[in-house]
Amino acid sequence: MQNISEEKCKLVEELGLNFEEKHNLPPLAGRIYAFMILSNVEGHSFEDIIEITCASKSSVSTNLNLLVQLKFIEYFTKTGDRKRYFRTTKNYLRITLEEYLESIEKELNLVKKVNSFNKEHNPEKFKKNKNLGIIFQDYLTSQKENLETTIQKMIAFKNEFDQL
Amino acid sequence: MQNISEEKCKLVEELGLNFEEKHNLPPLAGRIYAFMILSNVEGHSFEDIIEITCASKSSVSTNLNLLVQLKFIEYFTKTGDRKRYFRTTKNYLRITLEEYLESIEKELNLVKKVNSFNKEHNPEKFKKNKNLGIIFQDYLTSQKENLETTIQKMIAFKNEFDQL
DNA sequence: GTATTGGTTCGGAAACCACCGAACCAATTA
DNA sequence: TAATTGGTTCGGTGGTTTCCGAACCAATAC
Repeated sequence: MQNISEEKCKLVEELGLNFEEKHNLPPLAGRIYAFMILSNVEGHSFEDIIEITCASKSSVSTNLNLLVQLKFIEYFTKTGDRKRYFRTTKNYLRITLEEYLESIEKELNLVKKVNSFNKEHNPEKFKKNKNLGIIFQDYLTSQKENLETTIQKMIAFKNEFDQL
Repeated sequence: MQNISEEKCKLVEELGLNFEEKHNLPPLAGRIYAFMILSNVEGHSFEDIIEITCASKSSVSTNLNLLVQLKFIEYFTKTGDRKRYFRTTKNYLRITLEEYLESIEKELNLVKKVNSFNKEHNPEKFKKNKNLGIIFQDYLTSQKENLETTIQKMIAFKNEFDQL
């Protein structure tokens, strides 16, 4: 990563790692995305990204296409220029939240299943831990609601400024 | 998985997969843990688990020890019996929540870092997305608070019944 | 036509991981 | 003493992931 401040470089690594695990991305994809989040420029060319990440053409190609496919980034072109320019999609925060929502819903569902299974098959155990199970279920429900209202807020903000 | 109902078997797979990804456990560990969550019996022997999971001694050994080390499960012994008996720790739900809390705190920290980085280095971009950034930060803060109060509730419940 | 540019695709190398079986060890039983 | 039981450790194997370089392709430039 030449030509980038030490600080930015470090933050790219840290943030990249985070994307990697939260969204299940390959390391390089995480770093590319992190770099873009932290960048001012509106469009990064394929070459830019090769240089910045010190990765091979093929790897960059693969990972850029992956990020596009997952709608983390998008590309645009300039007339009279064959290059593609990449930028983060405007709604990446909402995508993140929607992913979280899906994950929470899945877990909530599973917890309900487990609770009802234990209620039926292991009644003693269920009674003993009933309150805990309910607390946990309430927790998930509350997280879910918070997510939903946040997503609504973001959509409202988008409608206001049409720039989400 | 002999001697186990179809229903339980399916739920073990599903729940095991969930533990696998949420807690970063090897598949076998996830399944062992899931099986214990869904079980009435107070202690499962090493042999039981081999039979139930259809895995090798060595794999079961490794994964049981892993689960013990991570405090998902614990073991006890019976006098005049060399075997070890395994059961879920009473506070597994709290452990789960505390893991989530740690993860949220890490992410919140990162988001703050990113926001302040962009505020300083990419002021235009920051202004444009300021509200979104704040909404997201608020969301994380709220999730964190919800987690904290839930953990408190669980601790209160534990104190009341001393069975967490 | 040929050369260059921008990017994709393919085959393989290196690293990692989960799991297994065999050998092993330590405690008990005979 | 030898045999059994309960469990651990080690070496290796199959499978997966990530990345690379080389070959390739399509569009433009000369």
